Amino acid sequence: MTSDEKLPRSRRITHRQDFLRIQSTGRRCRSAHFLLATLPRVNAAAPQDARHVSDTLLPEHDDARIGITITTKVDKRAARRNRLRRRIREIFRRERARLLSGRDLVIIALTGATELEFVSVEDEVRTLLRRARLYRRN
RNA sequence: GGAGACUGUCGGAUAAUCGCUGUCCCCCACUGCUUGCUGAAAGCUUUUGCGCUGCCGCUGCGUAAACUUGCAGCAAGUAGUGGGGGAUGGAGGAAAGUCGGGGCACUGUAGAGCAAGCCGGCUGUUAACGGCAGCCUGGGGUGACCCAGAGAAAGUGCCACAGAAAGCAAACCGCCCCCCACUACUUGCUGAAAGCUUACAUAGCGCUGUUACGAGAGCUUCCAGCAAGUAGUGGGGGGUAAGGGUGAAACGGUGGGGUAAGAGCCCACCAGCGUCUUGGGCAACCAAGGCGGCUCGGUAAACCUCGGCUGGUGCAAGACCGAAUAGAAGGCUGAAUCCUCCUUGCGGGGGGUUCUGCAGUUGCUCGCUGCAUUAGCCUUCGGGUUGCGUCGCUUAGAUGAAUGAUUAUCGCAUCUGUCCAACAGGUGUAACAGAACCCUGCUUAUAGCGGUCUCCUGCC
RNA sequence: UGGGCGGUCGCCAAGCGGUAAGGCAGCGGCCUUUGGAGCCGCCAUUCGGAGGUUCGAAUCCUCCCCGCCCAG
Repeated sequence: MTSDEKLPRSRRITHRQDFLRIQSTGRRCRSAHFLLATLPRVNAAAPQDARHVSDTLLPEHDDARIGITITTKVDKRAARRNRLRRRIREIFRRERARLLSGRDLVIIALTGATELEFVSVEDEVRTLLRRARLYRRN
């Protein structure tokens, strides 16, 4: 079981610098309640920029990574924000094996996203992934 | 049955799949460190051996090692990271708001006073509190119950508009008494004028003698003066707080006496205050009785007074490791005196006291601490670093931050099957909401399920 | 997470115990052929919400709601 559905910390983006880099230079795609930013991960492309990061933090594997941003502006209640983040993570966990490898994804929630049901979130995120052409060819 | 009051409890259960995360154990890979072994290399400061040197000693040189230094490989241990496997733990009643209290940590000063802030019936509870429990007093409610709580006779301030007056009590209107002036009325006296009568009797006025006239007397009317009284107006002096369309609030209430008018001025009852005694209660306070003065506005969530509590800052506290760097400018650095040591002495060293200067704390004062000499202290500016660092830290515990998705059964709620029960089927499985140092309260948000009690209505 | 500041008309705001100034905007009128300018008038169901203190609260007290700022 190599292409599993696990989502450990190495498949998540955990640094603010990565978030900012992906959001500013990556391709962006918008739907009603979410904003998706993607960037191919090139380990040796920018050695000067990523000197601190690439040495120690970049993983050995080539799988896609995800980062989720939900600010308090989206919803003031922490429980709602947590639930939405877990749901997005669950969707990515299931879809990851079918996605292109070597990509970093950042999903930013917009106002009203915390009011959605799980099925609606799933539809929207899948549509976004398809529009960003992140699925494998086969 | 309806309407309420108070209070308790709970925040679904079991099983399964995939996934997240803390700790522990095992395996693999990588990295660091330590130790040992092996290998090659370098060095002669130290130790030892050998050679230059027949023997001994010293020195020097060279060389070697089980000596030193770093390097490589292997093995073991240890730590970290990643992966795999196993075991075990993983959000709440409010985790929330961050409102109160405490622990804990630091702050060279945490010490005193003032200031500042908070609290405020009493007793208990507690580590502490503004919490809780019981009680006391006052107010609200038909009631179960609820709400409030030091001091307004220590002082200051404020009480808009209205109102005579808003707090010391007086002024104003009004009421009453006295005096003066004026006016009106009444009564009495005096005077003058006018009108009427003057009969009878009789010794009875003058004149005339036919009527009549005059004087006098009586009566009536009017005028004037004086006196007294009453009423009114104005002025002055005094008494009074009963009354005075207001206002949130107006100087005890009712009745009687009393008075020029009135008034606790006096009396009875009632309300209230102060004080004393007795009794009850740990206390707040309550009850009874006596005495007193006669009665005292509200506001302290205005200043304030009294009593109590609080030093400040807060885990981004703080401790440690690693990495990195570059400093510059400015300011301050005294006196007096005593003791002691060195010295012939000059002089120097050490210590103490007093004052002084600078710096330090929370606002101020005192006090305290450091420094007062050739190295320190302070201020300002500038430069560097900032790591998924470690600890603090947690029988949940991170540092982009762990609980999600789905299914089955039961439970619960609701709908349908003619009402109830049972049964069957459908739907939903929630709401408020997510720990970041911990504990304890309060407040706020929210789905149910009870318990006790009160009021109203109906039936038996 | 901790600390601090604020909320008054559509906008900017004064007032801080005695019943809410002012400016811009808006509406109506006058003026003008018309518009602008000018002049006059109107415009706060009560001051973010709810309780409390007080005779009386935008103001004082308590609890909530919302917004902003600072600290790695």
